[in-house]
Amino acid sequence: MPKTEADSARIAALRTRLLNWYARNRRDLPWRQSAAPYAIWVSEIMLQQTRVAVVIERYQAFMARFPTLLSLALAPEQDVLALWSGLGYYRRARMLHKAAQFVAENLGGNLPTSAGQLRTLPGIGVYTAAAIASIAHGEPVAVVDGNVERVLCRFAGWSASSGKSGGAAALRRKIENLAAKLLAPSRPGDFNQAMMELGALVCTPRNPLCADCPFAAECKTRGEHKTPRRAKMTSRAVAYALVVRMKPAASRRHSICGVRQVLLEQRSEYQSVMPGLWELPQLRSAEVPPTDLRMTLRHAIMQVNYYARIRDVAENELASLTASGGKRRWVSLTEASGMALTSLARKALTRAHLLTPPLPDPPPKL
DNA sequence: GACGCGTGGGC
DNA sequence: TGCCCAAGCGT
Repeated sequence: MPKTEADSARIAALRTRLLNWYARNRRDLPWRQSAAPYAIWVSEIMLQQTRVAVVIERYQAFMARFPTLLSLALAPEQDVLALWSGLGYYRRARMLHKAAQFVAENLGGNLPTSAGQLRTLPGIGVYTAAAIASIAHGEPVAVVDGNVERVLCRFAGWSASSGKSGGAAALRRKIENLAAKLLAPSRPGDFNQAMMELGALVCTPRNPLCADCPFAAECKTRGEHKTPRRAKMTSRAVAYALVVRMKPAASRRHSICGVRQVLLEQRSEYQSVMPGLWELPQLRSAEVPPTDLRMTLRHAIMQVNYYARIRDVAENELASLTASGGKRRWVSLTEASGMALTSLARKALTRAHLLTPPLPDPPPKL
């Protein structure tokens, strides 16, 4: 089918409608206030498989602590993980850190500008390379993330099982081709963000707001979209030791009581899940006598619901109740709150009133 | 190409 | 309240 002038005009109209919609509806997100490639990079890594609402607070804290690529490159990995604590997918933080060090040492501290070169850095895949290159440098390359995929599949009437010509890979190519065709070559960064914003705000997975969609008139499906079923959750019981002691004051003269400390254990650097993060020492048995049971809490990790029991343990019981485990440290509660804790550990310490929550509770809803 | 990797929020 | 995620990447 030859490309006609009518096609070109139709595409131009779609671009204009999308960009106008974006100008009116774009959210004022922290990373949209900076044009620095480093800032865009950090935001894109944090946003991988993570909700915007969660990222907002964490992004600002991270940028306050590591305002430049060099400051990130020079920081100890534990500091980077501490700022990532609670965000999940901790490999992202390690790869971001590694990439920053590589850029600082080998590229004079300058992040590559083209998508092709960005792609070679750890943690930067096809999507992230295109996002940074288009948003920070205006390279005319289209992004395809989950939002864009959903928007374009609905728009074109494609479903995962559609067409005899191939499976997921063929569909993926069709989506990439369509995204590239629609891309506004003069404003690739705005266009890409507009497509993703449309997916996030209007063309949502469930209950899309087609009445507000700039593409509605040309959309094949008006919101129809099938997604594959997820695997079922499984459950598992675990138990952890809450061991608290009073560290004697350094000088009796200056302090009557000492500092309260808690025992933490570091997960191995080689574990696949949450390597290098700190948690409460795990107990050999998930069974806890009621008298020692401090609390129970549920914590979902991937497809597993962990029913965790937190047991009050005295120092002299520790050896018999816990496996030898990894590196352990007594830390003050103040220090613990700033460490790379797993979310389960932070949740347990917070609920035991040993830590204060990172942010005050929001005001109650009316 | 399929799988492993986390989490808090929304419905 | 239990389920479903959300701006992917590396292996």
